[in-house]
Amino acid sequence: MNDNDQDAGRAAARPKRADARRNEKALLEAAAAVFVSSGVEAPIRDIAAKAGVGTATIYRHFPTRADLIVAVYRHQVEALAEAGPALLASGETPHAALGRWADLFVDFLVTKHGLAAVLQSDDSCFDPLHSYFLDRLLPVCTQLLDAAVASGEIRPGQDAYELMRGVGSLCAGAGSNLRYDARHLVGLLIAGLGRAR
Amino acid sequence: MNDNDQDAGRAAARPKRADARRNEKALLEAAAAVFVSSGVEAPIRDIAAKAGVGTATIYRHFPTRADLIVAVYRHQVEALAEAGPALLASGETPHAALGRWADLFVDFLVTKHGLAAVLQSDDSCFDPLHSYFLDRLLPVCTQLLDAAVASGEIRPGQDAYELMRGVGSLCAGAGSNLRYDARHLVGLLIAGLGRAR
DNA sequence: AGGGATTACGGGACGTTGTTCCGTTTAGTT
DNA sequence: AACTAAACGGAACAACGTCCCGTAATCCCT
Repeated sequence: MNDNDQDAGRAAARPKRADARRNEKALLEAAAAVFVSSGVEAPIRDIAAKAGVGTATIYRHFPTRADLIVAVYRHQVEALAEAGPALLASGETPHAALGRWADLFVDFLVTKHGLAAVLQSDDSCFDPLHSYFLDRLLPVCTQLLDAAVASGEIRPGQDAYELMRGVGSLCAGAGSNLRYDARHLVGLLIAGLGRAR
Repeated sequence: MNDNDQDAGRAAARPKRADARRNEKALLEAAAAVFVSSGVEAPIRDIAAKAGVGTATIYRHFPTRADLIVAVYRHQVEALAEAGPALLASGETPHAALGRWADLFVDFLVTKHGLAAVLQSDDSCFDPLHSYFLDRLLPVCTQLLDAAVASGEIRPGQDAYELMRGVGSLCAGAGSNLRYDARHLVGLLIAGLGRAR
């Protein structure tokens, strides 16, 4: 739950050195800042420079770029995962809850420059990112989808994985394009699931 | 119409040199082959090597990668553009015609490894590609959309540009993923345009 | 057909980025 | 204080896009 406790309760593993902990924190903060200004595909050197460390230090702490991205956004993804059941319990219809959850997902993705694009990439370098998002969010999406099917609002036979990828794809197309409203398109997609026609 | 006639009817412009024409043709064939095997983002050097020319020759004929891509796929895009009015005249409802046209668009994009992704990129290097697709296909999509609105099948106020970007985005997410069916998702998107609900 | 002007060519040079290696430094331990 | 192992920093290497410049081919004119 907490990602600051490197050693809590584990006597066997030696605690990380103080400078290592310091650098990891600096790296996370630098990465968060650089991701905002230059997107998640910013050059490794930029992040290292901002954190005041060498490039190799990044690789030591976060073997792949995906690991770094996961670490930076972990909290927000967790929040997204917890929002699913909450929306389902909020009294709306399941289909509406699914739509609201999709909107949260979209808002998260479009504000993280380039994240959606990277999420769609099939470069194996991003596998850890892929896995994390899937592990954490796919069950939530599945639950919402199942509920909407059970309530009779949408047709059965829809695949939650495919739906999530679809939403991710639509967000990836956003860029900084004024004439492209990812929320609107995702709304159409969710509406298209509906039983009506 | 024909892209082999460099000089037809234009006395002012001197015709291209024979070796230049030869290289341009070799380049187009090499690019088509490499795009199939390695995707549209294959290294310039690979294409040059396959065509048996130097790298600078590519830049001379096709200043940006986008120009090369456009040249390779021009015929298919033209066919796509012409299919729009044909579908509209085929007796189906306009909404159905729009769906059919979208399917053709999807089939085109998903069979061109990486093309959809590049189409969504906001890298200015791809501006010519962007412009070409838009110039050629946006009017067609607009016509289909307007017809569907006029027939009362879909809600007004939908933007054809946004819709096309959405379809492109959904195709870009395909990769070589077995659990992702771009056609299905695009179908949902088009269905979501419907007036029903 | 021959010569000169021009067009086009080829490949190497440069800058950027990801990734790895290795000598050096620093934190923790005794 | 000395020793050990973890961690560091930056240089080195590779891949790629892009551009430059000396060289070669083509075309036009006489």
